[in-house]
Amino acid sequence: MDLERLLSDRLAPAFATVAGGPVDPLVRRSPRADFQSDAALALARRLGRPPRDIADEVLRHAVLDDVCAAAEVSGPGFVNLTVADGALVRMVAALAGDDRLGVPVTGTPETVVVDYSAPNVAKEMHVGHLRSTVIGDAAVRLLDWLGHRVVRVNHLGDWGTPFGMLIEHLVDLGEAEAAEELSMGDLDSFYRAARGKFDADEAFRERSRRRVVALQGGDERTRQLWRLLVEQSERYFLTVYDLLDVTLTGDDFRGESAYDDRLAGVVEDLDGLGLLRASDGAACVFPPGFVGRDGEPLPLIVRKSDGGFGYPATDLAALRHRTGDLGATRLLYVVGLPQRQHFAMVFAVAGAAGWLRPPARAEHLGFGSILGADGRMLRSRAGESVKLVGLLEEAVARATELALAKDPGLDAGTAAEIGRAVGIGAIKYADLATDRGKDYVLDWERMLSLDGNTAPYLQYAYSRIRSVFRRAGAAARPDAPVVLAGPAERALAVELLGFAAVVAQVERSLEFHHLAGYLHRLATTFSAFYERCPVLRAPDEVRESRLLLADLTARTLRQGLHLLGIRTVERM
RNA sequence: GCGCCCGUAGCUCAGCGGAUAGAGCAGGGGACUUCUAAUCCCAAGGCCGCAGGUUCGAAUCCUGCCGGGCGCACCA
Repeated sequence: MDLERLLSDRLAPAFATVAGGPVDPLVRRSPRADFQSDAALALARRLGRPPRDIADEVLRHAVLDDVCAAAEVSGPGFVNLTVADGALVRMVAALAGDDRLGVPVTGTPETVVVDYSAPNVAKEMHVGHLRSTVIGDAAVRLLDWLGHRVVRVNHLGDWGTPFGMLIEHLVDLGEAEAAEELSMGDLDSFYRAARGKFDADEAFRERSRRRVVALQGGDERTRQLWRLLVEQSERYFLTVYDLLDVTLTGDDFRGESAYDDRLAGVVEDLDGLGLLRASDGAACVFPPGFVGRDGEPLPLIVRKSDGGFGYPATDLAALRHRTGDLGATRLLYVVGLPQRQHFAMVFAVAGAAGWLRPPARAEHLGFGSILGADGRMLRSRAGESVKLVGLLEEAVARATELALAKDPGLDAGTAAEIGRAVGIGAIKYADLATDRGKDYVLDWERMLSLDGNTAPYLQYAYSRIRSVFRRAGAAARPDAPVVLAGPAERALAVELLGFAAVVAQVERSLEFHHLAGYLHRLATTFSAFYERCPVLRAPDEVRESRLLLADLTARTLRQGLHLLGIRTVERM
């Protein structure tokens, strides 16, 4: 049911015969036919033959009669493939009966750990957490749907020196008062107040230092206060996740503190492996190939000169836990691009230590920044980072307003539901629809527009289809004969058959903009179909077929959006 | 200083060794007694930052330069 794959599988043996070894036929969509294969061009040099000859010979060997209406060599040596309508009909019929829309469950399931979101206790979530959370959650949804065992890890910032001052501030406020403030979600003012005292008050500073020691020493009372901070913060984060509609739960929190008792072991074992070197009093590993400002080898500092452990030690302990205890073979770190070098070093050290060895591998899914209209990092008027909930609430409010403007008769509940699906969807889609490595500009007008490559456009296409079915008063018959009466229907069929290939690609690359681009293409292809092919007014046979195509489109849009973490609505 | 990333239509972005570089938005022209026009159709829009090189073929690979961002030992 994966058209691209089918054609590729048919051409591959022919290429192998001609080339004398396995060759990827490089099948892709073509502006001149349905698909094209570019592999003959690349082979020309290796075989020392004109590419057109190679292509000709491949076509003589390839068995394509039952799937292609035309297969011809074109230009310097492209193979242009036009799929036979009969084949399209067969495949679409098969799709219609498949809950998974042609996407198979993976044949090679593995345990994948996705490390994402990672807010800091007693600190507000800001836009910087948005991308990690949205991208990570999309990865979780996709890999889970494909049948992998996915472990979400919310690597909470719940440990370290700031907790001295935070706990002391908590003590000053009184537990009840502090819990109240934190549960209101006013994390920033709590943090700022603590910070303010720390900066201004020597006595407070001293108390804070002692408190850090007590915390790390396991003092019972201090641990209790610390737990309170963590729990209140977690409770708040969960409300944000709920609004953002991500799948993270309370069970997924696994903060830095969880690795505290393994840090010494990490250092010991690195030492035992002979990887450790003392430098300026710190215990370091110098992975080859990393050079610092001064041109000297750059260390990964696993134990600071004061005896404390830094985050590299935590990251190594966590990695070890993931490959060792959890048995993960794919580790994903959804963390901003500035930390690229850090992760490269951690992975290098883990590899050298034998904690990360094939088939296990780690990937840093880095991402760029969210920019304001001025093209600079998004900041509030006061120059502070923008509070995430504020952004989300604004999105929902704007979307609700738009829904009501379009249909003033909407009841409040429906308007709220649409506003939420569309507003949150718009934010997530804007994030996932561009290459995650690049920065992007947050532009309300654009992302909430019903035109263009936006969530609302896709949601609208979906709701239009649902509207057709409401009027039809019946669901599509999945066994209805498929009739491709015109070019718009044919184009839609081809597009529908492309879902599996895109999903397979994104499984590897985790570049969700390819999935977003596919869904947008599907929606525009559907819109053209919708415009030209009346469904309900069509003669019975055509009507049944068109209902089936519409239903498949709706299911594909819904599933695709669901994988991106975006809801669909029945009407909007 | 070294390293990494980015410069593609007026704007936002795809494409990252193959045919005449694609979308969307905005701007121009058209289509509503509608299966939701929050839509669709048509036309227009480009020395792919600059200069060399490799190649039958470069937006794509290599080198240098220009412009922007980020990182480079005890904060995460």
